[in-house]
Amino acid sequence: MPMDKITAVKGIKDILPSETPGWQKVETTARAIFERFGFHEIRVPIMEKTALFQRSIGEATDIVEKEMYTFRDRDEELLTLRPEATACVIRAYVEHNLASAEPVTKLFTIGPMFRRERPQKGRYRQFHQIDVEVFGDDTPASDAEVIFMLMHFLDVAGVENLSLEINSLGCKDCRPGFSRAVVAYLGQFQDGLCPDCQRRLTTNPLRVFDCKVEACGRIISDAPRILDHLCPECLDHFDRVKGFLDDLNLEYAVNSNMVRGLDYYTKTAFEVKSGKLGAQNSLAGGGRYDGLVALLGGPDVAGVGFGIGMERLLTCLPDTEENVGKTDIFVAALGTRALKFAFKLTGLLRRSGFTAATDYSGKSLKSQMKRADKMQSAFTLIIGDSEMDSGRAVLRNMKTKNQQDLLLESLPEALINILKSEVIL
RNA sequence: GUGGGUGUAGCUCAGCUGGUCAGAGUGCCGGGUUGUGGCCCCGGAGGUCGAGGGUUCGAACCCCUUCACUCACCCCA
Repeated sequence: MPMDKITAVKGIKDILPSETPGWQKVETTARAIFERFGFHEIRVPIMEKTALFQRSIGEATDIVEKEMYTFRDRDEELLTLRPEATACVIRAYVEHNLASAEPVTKLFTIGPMFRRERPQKGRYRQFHQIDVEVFGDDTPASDAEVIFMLMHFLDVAGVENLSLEINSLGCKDCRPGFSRAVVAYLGQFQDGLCPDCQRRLTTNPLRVFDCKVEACGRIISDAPRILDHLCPECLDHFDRVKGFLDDLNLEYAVNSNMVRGLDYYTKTAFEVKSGKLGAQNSLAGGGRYDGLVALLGGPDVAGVGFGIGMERLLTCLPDTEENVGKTDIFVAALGTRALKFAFKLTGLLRRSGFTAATDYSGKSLKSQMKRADKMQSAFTLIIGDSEMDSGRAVLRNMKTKNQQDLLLESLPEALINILKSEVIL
């Protein structure tokens, strides 16, 4: 009787061989483009002390309240699987004093994040992000540069039909005032709000802005707007960011209802959406977080960054036929002596840099030819015990069907020469 | 955490109002060529119809329970 299958954890998926080429391609272009903008890769652990996220993301956020994978280590210390990367990167940045090495530090990291939410399209409990952070630059130009890099990357990666939305969330000076104004306004219409929003009124009033309930939407449309409450500095910053985006000919929409979920964002916030994604239509989001580094015990330097959801990005890519790794040559062996010969020859060809395959199962030639065909082999070398005796093997060009005899004694050299000239074409 | 949808062969799915309903396509293996692939033809392996219980002479189909997956809400990448 079969044992029960042990399955993967809910919301956590395997990335199968048929999918890895897409992932690798995205990662490779990210690395190439980010380096071009002066960013360097940092790799940080996926586990951190729980306090790091409590302090950075905010105690009252959903992530910290109910979505983190937190457990007690054997020595009683509370650890958490990272729900996002920014806090981790800042921790490393502070811990290793990266600030003192250069005035502006540009970093990126790629890897898995963990959030215990109910899975749905574009949302998983383990998901992967490409995460970018700039420390030590508080200028509007750096906001715009980061946004430009994001859009350029998505473009090169091949994502189509994107929309960029930006907003300003104000700073510690102007946001509290705005927040009070919103609460006061919404208080008047409390009974008209959906139950969720009534709850948000006390927990996180700004979140009412991106409620999708129609009734709430009408109320919100006349609510105070953050952009009217910005302090002179924030307003100026926002205007200049927009100016730089215009200079780069980037299209964007100002969405004054956009609120970011994490507590630490200040000033510029942005989001990239795609219609291909279903309900979870945001494939990248980010913003400025001046003050966060200091909050985590580092120097008081500014920060901007963004995260890209890899799974979401990949579903936005047009379907490309995965070209499975092609095989340069398949060695079809028949008979014991030939098999031994094929084993050595295949090893030698691989050592010379070719993709060589063979089959040790002793199947019929027909069946081996089928395998060679499946592998899209450019050539097949046929060698049986009769060839071993005659001292010649048969090389078949799978596309042209041309066959030629090759002397066994000079076989490796002859094959390498043929493969070198043919395979490159 | 809350709601809807779906669970039949490795994969994609048919299966009418309970009565040859255990199927198709594809993939896999083999044969048609004693040692030559793709196309075509033929054959084969593979499923306790998600699991458990109930109704019935009889259940893939009806009822209950449960699990899984999925979409949506919440929230976010």
